[in-house]
Amino acid sequence: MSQPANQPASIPPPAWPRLQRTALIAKALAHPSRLLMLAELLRAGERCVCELAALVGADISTVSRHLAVLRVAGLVRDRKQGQQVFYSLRNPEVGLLLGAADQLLEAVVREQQSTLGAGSGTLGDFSGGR
Amino acid sequence: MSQPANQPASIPPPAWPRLQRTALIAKALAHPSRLLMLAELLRAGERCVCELAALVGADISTVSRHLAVLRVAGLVRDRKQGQQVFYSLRNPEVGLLLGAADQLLEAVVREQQSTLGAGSGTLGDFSGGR
DNA sequence: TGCCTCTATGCGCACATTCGCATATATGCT
DNA sequence: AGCATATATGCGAATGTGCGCATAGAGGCA
Repeated sequence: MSQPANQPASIPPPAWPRLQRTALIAKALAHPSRLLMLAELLRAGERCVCELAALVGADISTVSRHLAVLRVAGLVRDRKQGQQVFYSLRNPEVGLLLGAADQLLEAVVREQQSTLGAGSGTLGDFSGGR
Repeated sequence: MSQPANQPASIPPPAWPRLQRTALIAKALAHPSRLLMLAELLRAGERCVCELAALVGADISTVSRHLAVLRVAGLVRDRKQGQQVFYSLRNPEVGLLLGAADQLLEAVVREQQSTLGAGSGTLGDFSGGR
């Protein structure tokens, strides 16, 4: 990553910054704990950091950082009240995206079951987690 | 990351493997080049590796790896014909997901403009890339 | 067979992410 | 003020990601 091809050297597509921005959102979603927290916020509307920490079972500092990632991506808002900070979804489209992802996951799993045996790369069953 | 809290030590949410799987999909989307390729596949239906490489302007080996990421996540399918390998979207839900992501991006940007000046963490303008 | 093209993979380097601990900062309570 | 609670941040270690070069393997063609 010395310098070239981060932004393609040739034929820069007109919408590169937009792609970067979308990738940032995707990155924010790219962690199980963050997905879980988003789902909880979608369900409950508002949660303080310590509640979310208990939910995902990680250290508070870790959860605080996860929330910062979501905030920078523009997915959540934070509201300070007393000593606590309450996080909530910044807008409803987050729910739509999560729904679409879930729908895709469903479709992928369905398709993988029907293509069983011919498997050549889409990963197998996913029972034993790391 | 010795062992704990990857899967939360306490209260493992019932759907942890599903969250991992969803995160895998999000990770696949979390790179501008991969998003660009997906958009192209959505538009064109099918592209060989060398065409996609030209599109994103990166080394073929890099693009090949990007495509492997998309394949493992279950987003694309590959079809070999002669020397070339043609990639295409694995199912239509991928298009829906991309649409939802775009919609969310739109909403986030809109909201950030309306909250301008009160800015305290959602990143500013986004002109200078990394 | 030999040569060329297309794609995938081994490798190493640079950089990013994630984690928990220790610590700073803010707020509340007495 | 002094102490407890709630979040955020500095730090270092372990791990993951992205990249291109070099190379391997598969297929077409003379």
